[in-house]
Amino acid sequence: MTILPRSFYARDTVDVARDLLGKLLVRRIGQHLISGTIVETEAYRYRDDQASHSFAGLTDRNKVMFGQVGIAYVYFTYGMHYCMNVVAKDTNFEAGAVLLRALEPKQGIDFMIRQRKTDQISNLVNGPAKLTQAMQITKKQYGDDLTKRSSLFITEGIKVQYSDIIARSRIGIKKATDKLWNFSIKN
DNA sequence: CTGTTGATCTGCT
DNA sequence: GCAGATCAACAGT
Repeated sequence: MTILPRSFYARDTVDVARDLLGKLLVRRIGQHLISGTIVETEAYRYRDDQASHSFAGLTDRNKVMFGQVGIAYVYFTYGMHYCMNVVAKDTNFEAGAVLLRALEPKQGIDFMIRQRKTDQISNLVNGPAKLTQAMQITKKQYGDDLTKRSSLFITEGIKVQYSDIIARSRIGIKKATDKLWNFSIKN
């Protein structure tokens, strides 16, 4: 499977979020290969987006959002959860990232079950903190290059028709709820 | 330094 | 439907 090139992420954050649907998130841990199809994403931009971590400017936590595209931005929240983003923006923006919210399990399902301590497939990776737990993604993956075939990367996947994509308001935020930047694949 | 809030999930009611 | 887990950023003292 072909890895998505850097240029894929060097476009408008909102377009990248929509185009990531159907792509395959791949994690390699030793002998294990774990992967899942991306079925829900959210775009977080910059000064035009009050809900974005980068809205208030550069900090130690969000600094990779201001750097090279195609890089993993992992952050810790609510005292116990990690969430994973991919840095993506066009040249008009200094910062931006796409939050990976949900997958459809593909390979390494037994590994996910062990990580998540549940055997319900439907409950394995259907949330942003669930997929990081299932794939053992933590701050160690902060700054990882997703365009290299290493321990964490994203490849081509299935083709998704525009008519199968739903755009909603983003989940769990109180600001900028007018922006329909949550994207998911219709069932 | 202190208090509050948050791009969440789970388990209990 | 709600409490609890409990860290990082930020605003306020």
